[in-house]
Amino acid sequence: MSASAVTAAPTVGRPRAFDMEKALQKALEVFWRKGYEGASLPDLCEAMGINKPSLYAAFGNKEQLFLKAIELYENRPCAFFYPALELTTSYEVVKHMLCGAATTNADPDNPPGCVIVQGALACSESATFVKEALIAKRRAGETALCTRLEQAKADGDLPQNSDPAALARYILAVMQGMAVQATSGANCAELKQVAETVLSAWPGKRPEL
Amino acid sequence: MSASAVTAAPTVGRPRAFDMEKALQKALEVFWRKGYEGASLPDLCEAMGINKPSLYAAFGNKEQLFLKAIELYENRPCAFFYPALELTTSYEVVKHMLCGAATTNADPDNPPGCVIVQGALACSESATFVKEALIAKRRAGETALCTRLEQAKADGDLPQNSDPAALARYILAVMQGMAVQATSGANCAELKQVAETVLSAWPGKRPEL
DNA sequence: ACAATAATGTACCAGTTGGTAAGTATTCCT
DNA sequence: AGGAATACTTACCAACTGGTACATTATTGT
Repeated sequence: MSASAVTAAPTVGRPRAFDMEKALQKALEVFWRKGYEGASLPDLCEAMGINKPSLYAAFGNKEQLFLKAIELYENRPCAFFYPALELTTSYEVVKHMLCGAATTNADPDNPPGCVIVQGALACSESATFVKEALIAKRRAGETALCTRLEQAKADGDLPQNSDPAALARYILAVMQGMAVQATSGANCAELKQVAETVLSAWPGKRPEL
Repeated sequence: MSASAVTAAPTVGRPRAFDMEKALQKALEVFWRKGYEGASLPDLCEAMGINKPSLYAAFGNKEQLFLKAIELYENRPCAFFYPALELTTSYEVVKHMLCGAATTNADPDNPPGCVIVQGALACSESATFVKEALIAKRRAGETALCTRLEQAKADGDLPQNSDPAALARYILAVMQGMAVQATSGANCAELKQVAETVLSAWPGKRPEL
């Protein structure tokens, strides 16, 4: 019944010669830059510093490796998203999300853009499962923001004629568009201008100055 | 010196048994749905109703076929973009672009999204040329809109403290985000709500009602 | 010391990738 | 009727794809 913890080290047998999390981080980098299908096993193995049998023994197969890399992505580079929902006003929630996206998408220490957007946007049938998984992740984020904005409306933070679902879709569209812009070479300052453009017209209450 | 017109029919020899433009349209559909790398030659040949040697004789190779398909895309499904620049106010320009994007990205008669966004967003090195070509297309659109918004600012249509480059980047980001939303399953009405959200806060002059 | 267990490196697999050589069929021009 | 030119069909190619069999090496428990 016990599911495998990410680092389920057995006590017997030859010990693993590499750090699973570091290897996963390298795999994430490759998927981030090349997408699921564009990342070949030799690409992945070289970046991870291991060879195929080790990869398969540790992570299952390419698809499972990708899904684990996405999980890591959500917990690290993209960790700004869900905590932002806890902020006290819709303005601060949205500001935190958009600024986080600007920073992450154009971080010079990482590949440009967002792996959840560009990991499998258009691909062959053999990647359908991965594509659907990323769609579900994107939808989940939108739904979570929508719920938060509904609460903001109930709180009187957003006007009564506002449409939380449409606003959430709009904000996610901007974030996803920022990812595309980053892959086109936009830098952090440029993306923050996009964020600021959105924020300057946000219908919710502003923090006291 | 004469470049090949898209339908440069020679007068001698066996005539081509297929319509080049219809075949190109079918190729576009495949690239649109699967991306440049996700579209295999068998995929393309089957959709186009021809076999590989005919494809190579008519279009050069996969890369050139893709570039020609993109050209067709810009002239047909995406034909709303550049003409919108001719409209009389920045509001109308942006409205036409965003509504055109909503319609095209979620047209049930075509694959979802925008091939210029999703055709080669993240890919292997072998597709670098195609990826860069799409980046250039996206940038060209943004630059053209920026120029138009600068004119709007000079006209007094946009306020003097507005930043045309930032506004153009913002609008393109929204359009690109709408493409991602469409691949996630958003329909035309949902995308038009995104467009409306942008338009309701547009800083430029509104048309007289 | 010796199983038992597990990770490693090498070498391999069938299927697919983009691309092409060569022969055949269909047209125009004389 | 007979070239000349072009397109079509079949068959093929080397390189690469994700994935694995197998023998070897390193560790733990007894």
